[in-house]
Amino acid sequence: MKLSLNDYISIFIHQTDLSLTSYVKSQLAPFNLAPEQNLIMMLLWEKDGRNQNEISEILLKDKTNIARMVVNLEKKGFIKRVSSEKDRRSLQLFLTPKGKELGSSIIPITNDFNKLVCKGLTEKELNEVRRILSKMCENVQ
Amino acid sequence: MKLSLNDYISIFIHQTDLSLTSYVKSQLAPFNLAPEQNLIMMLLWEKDGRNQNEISEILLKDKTNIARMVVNLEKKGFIKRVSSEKDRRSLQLFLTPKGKELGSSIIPITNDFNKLVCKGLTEKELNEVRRILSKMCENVQ
DNA sequence: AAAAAATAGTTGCTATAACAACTTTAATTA
DNA sequence: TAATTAAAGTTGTTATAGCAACTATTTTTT
Repeated sequence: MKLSLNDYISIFIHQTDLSLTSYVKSQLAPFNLAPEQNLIMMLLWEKDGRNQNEISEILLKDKTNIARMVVNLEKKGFIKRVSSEKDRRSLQLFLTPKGKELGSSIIPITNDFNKLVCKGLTEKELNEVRRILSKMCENVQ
Repeated sequence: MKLSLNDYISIFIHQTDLSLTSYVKSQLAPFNLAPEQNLIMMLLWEKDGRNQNEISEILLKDKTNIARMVVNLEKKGFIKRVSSEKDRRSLQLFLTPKGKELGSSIIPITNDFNKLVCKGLTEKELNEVRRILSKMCENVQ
């Protein structure tokens, strides 16, 4: 039996991800910040001085991507990369004043975004969707 | 109140998408076919002779992406692009013998993949997750 | 029929994502 | 201690994703 595209749950999830990402991208664009760059900034607003490797482990992303994203964040003037004294291989990431200031604008936006996404959904439904998506991830581990 | 990264449902959905896509990518790699290229092939296995614009409308993707993907599919020898006689602006996509043959290998793999993703989940849960994700998409329209 | 608007596709740009191969430095082992 | 192994980051390549601006056609207006 041949399935049509919409029968594939992974395609449905992918489309959902694209919709949500596209929206958050438009919200962040005025601040010259891309969605994944924002995730790195969020980790630094929480605690700065982390190195690239820590970032890549937390975000479950390849270190090459993180390296390129932090280069861009540095070009934009939001962070500075400083060679660690303890381990000369590693680069610590520090917020610039501009980067610190950005947080006060962005954090409310991301919170509002999350509220909007969850609008009309109950806690129970949100837990349910997390549980089911987790199960799907486990299935392909 | 500051949320931690995992509290953002969109980030959770994004990670799920990456996990699933990564798995299907590894399954398709031996056939020299990438996941999104496969979606185009699936549409052509269903009915070939479609033009690029039809593909981009069905897949809800930018026409530039489709153009580049079909160029790659043509380079790989799976399809041929033929200028339409009715409308000289448009390119119709036709399967090559190699492209037709590929379908018999790939379609079972994608069906198995969908079964694996859904393993241990009930019809009710799958409908529920689709309903909730649809609601989230609506929220950001 | 001529002018304007719409459509199909392309090129250039930026961003995300992961893999392989590489350099430099640190930690481990022999 | 010297040799090996591991770790942190970088560079190159391929694929996906969307925006702006462009060419070449076709359709619609005037």
